[in-house]
Amino acid sequence: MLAPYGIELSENCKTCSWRAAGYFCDVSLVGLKSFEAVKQPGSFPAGAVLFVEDQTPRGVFLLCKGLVKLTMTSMDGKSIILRIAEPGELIGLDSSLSGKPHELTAETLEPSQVNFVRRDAFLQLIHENREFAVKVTEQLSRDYIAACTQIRSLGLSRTALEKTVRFLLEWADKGHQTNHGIRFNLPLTHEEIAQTVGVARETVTRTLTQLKERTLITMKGPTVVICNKPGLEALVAA
Amino acid sequence: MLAPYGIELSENCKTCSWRAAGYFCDVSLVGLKSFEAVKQPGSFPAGAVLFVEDQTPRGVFLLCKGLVKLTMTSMDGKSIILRIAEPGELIGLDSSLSGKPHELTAETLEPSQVNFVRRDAFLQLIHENREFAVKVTEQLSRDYIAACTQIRSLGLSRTALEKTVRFLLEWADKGHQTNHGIRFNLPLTHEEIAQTVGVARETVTRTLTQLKERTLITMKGPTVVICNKPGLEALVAA
DNA sequence: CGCTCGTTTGACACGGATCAAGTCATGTGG
DNA sequence: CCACATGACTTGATCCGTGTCAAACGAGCG
Repeated sequence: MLAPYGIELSENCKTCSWRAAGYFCDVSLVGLKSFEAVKQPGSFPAGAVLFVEDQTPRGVFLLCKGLVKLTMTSMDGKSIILRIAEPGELIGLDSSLSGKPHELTAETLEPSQVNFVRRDAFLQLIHENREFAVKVTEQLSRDYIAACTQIRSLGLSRTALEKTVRFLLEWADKGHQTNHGIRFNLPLTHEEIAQTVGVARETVTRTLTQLKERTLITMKGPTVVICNKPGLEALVAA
Repeated sequence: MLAPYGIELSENCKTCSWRAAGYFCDVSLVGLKSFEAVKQPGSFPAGAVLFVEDQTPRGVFLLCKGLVKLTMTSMDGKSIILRIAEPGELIGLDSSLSGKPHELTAETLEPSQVNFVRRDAFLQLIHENREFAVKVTEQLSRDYIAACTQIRSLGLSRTALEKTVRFLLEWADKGHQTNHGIRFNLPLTHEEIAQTVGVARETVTRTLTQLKERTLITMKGPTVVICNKPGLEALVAA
């Protein structure tokens, strides 16, 4: 089945080819059945906003495919990226649990497919099924650890170089080895990288150029290849 | 009953005078009974280390009285303070849930009383009693939101003044109104404040001096009085 | 084709990290 | 009771990094 925006739409969770270990929907058949009863599949183009800061939570989004940018905004209009959520993650979880307004804004980076679950149905789901309750605490834990990692990066790295390299090494985990080095896709603009690591956009450009000159990395469009991982790691260990 | 270090030791949770709404131990009588069966009361002097980064989690600590500093350390020895945990909070929660090594180090700031629960007993407790499971997700949520707040502070405030003022305003919530302004206790050294907001120690001194000169705050020992809260807020809103 | 958006590069000023020196309070031992 | 050590705070001088402003280039797209 094909949805708008040219992405494949998987209606049936049971036969879904994306589902993998660790996904929220990676549960027993009986759990999956309750989940399918309340899920509302949907797809979004790149740049769609799932919810915004301070909004009352309507429910949670299970990201099936795509990438979602999670940001916070300050009063003066500047924003910071907390995390890029990946397929399998629950988005908007803690607000939906507590009922308090969203702390962050969620926006798709790519054409994405999600399953939306209304808050009341979601709360009932995790109340009735222990499998889901466990998944929820696991997700919360991951979110918390990711936040800690970013705090470490923001607080402990003094220079822009260090912050940027840390950022690259984190994304490198998501890439795969090739004979030229670790290759991965970085669907972010310099502006967005800057918002993630907490420096100015121009500084990101300068730093990346510098890394390219030292032949530690190469970039072509959105694909990045880390040629010399030990070299990069040396920059942050110092 | 009196324990070492000159603090009152409350052995019986049922009659504990510190227990209040929101505490992990603020549960029904039946829940309290299961909790009392597995808790291991203990008290620590100021500066005691409950656990350190990368250590395998032995269990969780319920902080009954006192303050606990939660820090992360970088390879070059510098450290950053994530949060000061307050009475009623569970410490070491997410590591104990996931079984992964501690992300942070926990150290008492004051003479403190805690109840320790071994990891296996704790997992069983929350598995068998839904009340505790709910408390756990609430605590995780709070931890996550606190982490987000710090990310916002580190990432969105450009100047050291802004960071410091944000820090003071957060602590002000814990203080109480007097006829001179909002008074609260700040049991942290300049060094520790610096580690929290992410600037150099000397900068903290300079910034606080500046705020005192502008008669926005006054300080005497560990007590701080915010004389002009709107004035402080204006500095971060700008 | 011309618009817009992202990137690249340069010049410059300023904030704050760092180094250094000195004060103050508290505690220790002779 | 005094000399000394220790730790936290204060203040000043210096310098590097990076934020900011400015200008120009390339790519994608209607």
